[in-house]
Amino acid sequence: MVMTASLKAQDPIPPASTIRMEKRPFAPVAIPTDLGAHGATVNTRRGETIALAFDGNEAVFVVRSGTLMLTVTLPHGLRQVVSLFYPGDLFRSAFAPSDAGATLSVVRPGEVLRMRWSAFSELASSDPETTDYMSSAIARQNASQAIHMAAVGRFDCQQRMATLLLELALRTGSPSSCGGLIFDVPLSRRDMADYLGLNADTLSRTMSRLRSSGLLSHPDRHRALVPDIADLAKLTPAARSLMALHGQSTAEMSPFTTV
Amino acid sequence: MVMTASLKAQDPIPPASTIRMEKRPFAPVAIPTDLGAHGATVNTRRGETIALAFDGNEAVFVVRSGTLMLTVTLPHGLRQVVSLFYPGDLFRSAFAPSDAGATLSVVRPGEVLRMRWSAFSELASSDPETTDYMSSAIARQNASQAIHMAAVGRFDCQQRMATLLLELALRTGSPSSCGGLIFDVPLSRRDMADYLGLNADTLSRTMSRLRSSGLLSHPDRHRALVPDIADLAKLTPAARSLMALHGQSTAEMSPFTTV
DNA sequence: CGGAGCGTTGAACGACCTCAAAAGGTGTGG
DNA sequence: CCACACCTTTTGAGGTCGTTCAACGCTCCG
Repeated sequence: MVMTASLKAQDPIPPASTIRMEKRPFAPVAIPTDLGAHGATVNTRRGETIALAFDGNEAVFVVRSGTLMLTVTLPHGLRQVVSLFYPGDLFRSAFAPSDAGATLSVVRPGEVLRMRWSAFSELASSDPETTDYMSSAIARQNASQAIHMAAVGRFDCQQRMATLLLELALRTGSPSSCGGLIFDVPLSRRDMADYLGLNADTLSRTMSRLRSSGLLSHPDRHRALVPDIADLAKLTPAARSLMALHGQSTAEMSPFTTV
Repeated sequence: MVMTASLKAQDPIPPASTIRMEKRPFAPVAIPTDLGAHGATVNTRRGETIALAFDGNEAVFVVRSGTLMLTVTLPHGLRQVVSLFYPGDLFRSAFAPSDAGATLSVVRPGEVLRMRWSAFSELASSDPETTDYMSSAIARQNASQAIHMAAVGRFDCQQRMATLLLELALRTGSPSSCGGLIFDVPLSRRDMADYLGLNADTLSRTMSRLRSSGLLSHPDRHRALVPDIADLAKLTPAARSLMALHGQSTAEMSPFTTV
């Protein structure tokens, strides 16, 4: 069966309605309860590196709480933080390129579920809930990665910074008592810079500028307070996309919570 | 069951042996033959835009031959080519972020298999071959994306250019009669620039420099000849990783070929 | 012929990087 | 509790690489 017709989409930027289908594609699917029984729960500590292999086997990691970071280090000391994994995210060790100095490490402590890929894929083939969870987690993460790609490839320093802050705020932020959103900034300047493809010095300067313009303040190290999230959103062209992706989820995702 | 111990990996850059497991993680899995019966084969034409939705439903695309391109366009005309899809690659419309002006378009004509996501996922749940194919394709593509991320985030202009050329050479190149590798360069300068997070002018200049240094020549528009691929590889820090990822596959992947 | 689109090239500018120095934080041992 | 070493962060001054803008050539097509 070969069909060439009716394939074209004239609109270079399809309206949102074309993309949103029966179900909202990015509606989070809860981590299946069963998964806990098949994998080991690991308490992660800040800064810790998590081995990608598990007894020499490929592994799967499901973030229950906290945040992980995938880093790649290429020759000449070129380091790139490829992606961040938040609660509900799934990572398979084969997602990391070999021969590229890939490391998975903890930026925010929490609980991670770990199991062999073989065990996970077997479970997925028998349990539709797990299959659904996996598909939707991977889809959401890929979409998120696309935005990140655009930010690193096309945004200027301030836009990238704003994008990261908005991402953190949307994912891990909670309303503060004095209005605004408060959230952890668990990454060091260097990690943030490597995530955004920037120099750490430049990033620090940009951060200072944001702080002095009142968009942001630091109640303490590793935390940030954004008085008005809308002001921050104005600074990044990716605001709408980020909201669409993870606007709704504010709470940590536990295996027993259906969001 | 909670275990905190034996989780750390001391080595920031784990040796290749840690990553390569029972099976080579990136060994290509052939496109299942069954897939052809469940989806429509679409002949794609250069420049054509492929609708992400299929009768209002989410869709899956499997590249049999040719090359596709996923582009994101954010406000202010910021355009980023997020990834390229080569034969054997799989794309699901939910991988594209909504509200981000995502388009899937054809850069190299060929055959694409298209079906509803619902149909595909149903097939995957009953046919292990399809499940395996999907998992491995997604893993390979994620790994590839990680390299791309590092290139855009950290490489200078020449390194990015060399990375793209090497990627194209490894994926679609064939030995030329006069020695060296010959391959299609189906992307326009602007598309290449948007893929690499560069300005088209800058890219053109860099290309000219590579050409005048004899690393590369253009037998005709949209084709490139690299006399010595090793020389090109020396220019990019991602050479080893790219080789590891898709060093072996030179031929187009057909649904009837087991590579 | 005229126009649109793509690719190339040059000159000038500016955003980000590099390098260096100082300030601030954290952890350890006395 | 302090002293010390060590690391991260900040900030400045200067340099660089990529961008911007504009002009020109080429090809395709009406």
